[in-house]
Amino acid sequence: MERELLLLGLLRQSNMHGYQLNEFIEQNMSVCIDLKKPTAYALLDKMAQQGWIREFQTQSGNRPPRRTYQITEQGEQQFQRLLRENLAAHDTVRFPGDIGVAFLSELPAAEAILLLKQRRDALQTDLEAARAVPPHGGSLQLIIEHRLYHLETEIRWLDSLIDKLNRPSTESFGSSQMK
Amino acid sequence: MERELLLLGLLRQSNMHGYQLNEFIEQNMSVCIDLKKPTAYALLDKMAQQGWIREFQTQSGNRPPRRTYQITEQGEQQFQRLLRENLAAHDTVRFPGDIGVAFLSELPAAEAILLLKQRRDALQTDLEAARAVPPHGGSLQLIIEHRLYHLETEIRWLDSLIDKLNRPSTESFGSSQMK
DNA sequence: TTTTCCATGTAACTCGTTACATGATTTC
DNA sequence: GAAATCATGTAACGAGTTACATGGAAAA
Repeated sequence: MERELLLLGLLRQSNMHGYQLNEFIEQNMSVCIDLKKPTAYALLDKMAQQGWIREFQTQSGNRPPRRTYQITEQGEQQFQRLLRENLAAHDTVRFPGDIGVAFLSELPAAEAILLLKQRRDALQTDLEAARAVPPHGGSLQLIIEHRLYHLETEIRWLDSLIDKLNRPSTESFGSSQMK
Repeated sequence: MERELLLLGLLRQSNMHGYQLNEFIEQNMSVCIDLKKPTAYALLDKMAQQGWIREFQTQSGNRPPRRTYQITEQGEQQFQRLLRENLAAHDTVRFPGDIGVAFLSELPAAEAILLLKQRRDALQTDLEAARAVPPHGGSLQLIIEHRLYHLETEIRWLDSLIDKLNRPSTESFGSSQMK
């Protein structure tokens, strides 16, 4: 439901048509959500059918008419509900990269270290990109900080893992058992 | 491709039938992956068609025959490839909960704090559950540590956010702009 | 004997993505 | 007149989930 929440939240600030919404999300929200155009259009349709938003044609100049959306009273209530739901809950995050880690012992330590260093580089690149984002006003700044927090932790964890592989003194975790 | 990697990795250790694989994953890997039965069966079918694994009937007692799978030479090569790919890459994590944060300023501060504290409680519960997991041997331990690392960071970030809301001294980030 | 566990699936559905289609308008 | 950008979609597909169907075997 984050997608609906996002669209409602944006339409609450001002009426917009699909293209505007897509552009805004791409340019400003890409840090935290990846919402493609067809998905957005489909969602707007669905929400209009549910009565959360209403649609009307707008003409500007001699351009073809655009579908502009406006949040309804019902939509406002949904926004309030979804916002509270989203803020109060915590969604478990899964790391696909952990599967590889589960089979780390199947590789010679030297190669494992090499591969993890590649992962580290990728992370570092992401981190620098996040650091380079010019400071946004308002809540967006919070989200960028969240990202920094997270990426820094990931790097620290990876480093500790690489470290462990470098000195397998205390009984290298072998192919012993995964049970 | 993590799912394929996981199944191949398990079949590498011993031949198994679908039910065994599902059980093992549920009991031991639920921390890092959520693979439902129908998905696993479908994946096994697909991999058998691709020649990564081969299937044969096994009979035990007077039970109905089971489809037991064995990794092939080709499957072993895929495993090696997928493992390296997985270890070297880093997948960007998205936090659906950030969308709510983006609209935090739409709520009275007191309520925002209350909701975030609920989120904190949920996180804390997860963290304690992760801490309570009895130490596993081998690589599984690494994944549990990863989870701990991550959850602890999330809590710290949330705390810093709640803190910020508690003292809006330095110009509370208003509904100013999200642009 | 009824419930639980073993064992394998199918069918329908949801959600989201990619690739494609269309056409008008502004800019070079 | 060509290219970019504005604007809206559709169609096909893919991945994964839920709910359901089936049936034998073991345990209560």
